Amino acid sequence: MITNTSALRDVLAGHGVKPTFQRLTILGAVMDNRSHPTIRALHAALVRKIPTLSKTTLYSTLELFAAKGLVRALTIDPAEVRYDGVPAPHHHFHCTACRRILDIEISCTNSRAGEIHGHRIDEVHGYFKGVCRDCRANDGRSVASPDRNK
Amino acid sequence: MITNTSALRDVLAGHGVKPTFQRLTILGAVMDNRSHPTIRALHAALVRKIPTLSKTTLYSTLELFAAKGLVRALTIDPAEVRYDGVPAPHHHFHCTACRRILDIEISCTNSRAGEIHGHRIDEVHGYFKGVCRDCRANDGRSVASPDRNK
DNA sequence: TTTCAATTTGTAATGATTACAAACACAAGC
DNA sequence: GCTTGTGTTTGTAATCATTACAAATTGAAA
Ligand SMILES: [Mn+2]
Ligand SMILES: [Mn+2]
Ligand SMILES: [Zn+2]
Ligand SMILES: [Zn+2]
Repeated sequence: MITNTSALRDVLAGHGVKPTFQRLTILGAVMDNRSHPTIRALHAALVRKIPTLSKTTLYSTLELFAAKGLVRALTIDPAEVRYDGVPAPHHHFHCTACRRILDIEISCTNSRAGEIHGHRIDEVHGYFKGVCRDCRANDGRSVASPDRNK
Repeated sequence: MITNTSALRDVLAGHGVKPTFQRLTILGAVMDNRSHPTIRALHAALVRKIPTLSKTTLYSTLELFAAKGLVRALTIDPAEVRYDGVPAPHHHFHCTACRRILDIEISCTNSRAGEIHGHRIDEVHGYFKGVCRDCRANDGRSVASPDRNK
């Protein structure tokens, strides 16, 4: 676990969010998981720690976190929203073969928020779609399960 | 109507797609509609021209067009996929108040396709999320129906 | 202890998308 | 003309992520 409980408490407190057990656990899971997990994947991973955790709580909690800017919702894959525990703007690559979403580190002058043509910018999203390096090596066959965590 | 039937025929023929009446009509509708319409909006507009048109045909036809690169599917709004009749890469602005998707004309060095880190790039997507100029002037109240065409 | 609001949970809708098989169109060959 | 076959279109029925909603639970304040 990268993030410990007291650090998570500080993050929540710093955004005026009451640090319940569920919220601490969920935030820790999203921030530790680098695979941009779906609600489904998060729930499967979290029921081990919170057996009674409902999907409804996951939906409402992640919506709250996203509104507070703690996490970011990625709508890259039309089938399911995925969550990114790194709220700082960065690019992504979506592989249409294995359906993974990878971080891409490139500089982009358009990644600074602010304003454009009078429109207030709250979030900046940039991503590429294609076939990832691993899947290309496998001749287009998927190289990984899209649901695997960590 | 911007695009006439013979021009549409050429576009389809040029991509090896048989120019049926449905396909010609659907392609014309997507290319003429600048509002990045949903399947629902397209269907509502097209049943006037093709009373028997099924949603299934719309789904399969637009999937075909997107695969051929004639149109682009936008997954910006998590609720519904929207279609863009302009396949050339360009940026978008998604207003969370009126839910419109506006074209943004900015240059971006990352908009050229090709390859990155060994991943094959087929599509480049860039967009901003926030509150549009019109909605800001209206103090955050939505300024337009998200379904209006043209 | 009592109260009360916020949080969490389970269940039931909602609604876009997909699966599937029947109906249809149309060209090639007879 | 008719027959056949293939691709297209259509209607209906699942699928399944997301949302709506109200009851249950929590926890702090009075
Ligand atoms: Mn990321
Ligand atoms: Mn556009
Ligand atoms: Zn891949
Ligand atoms: Zn707006």
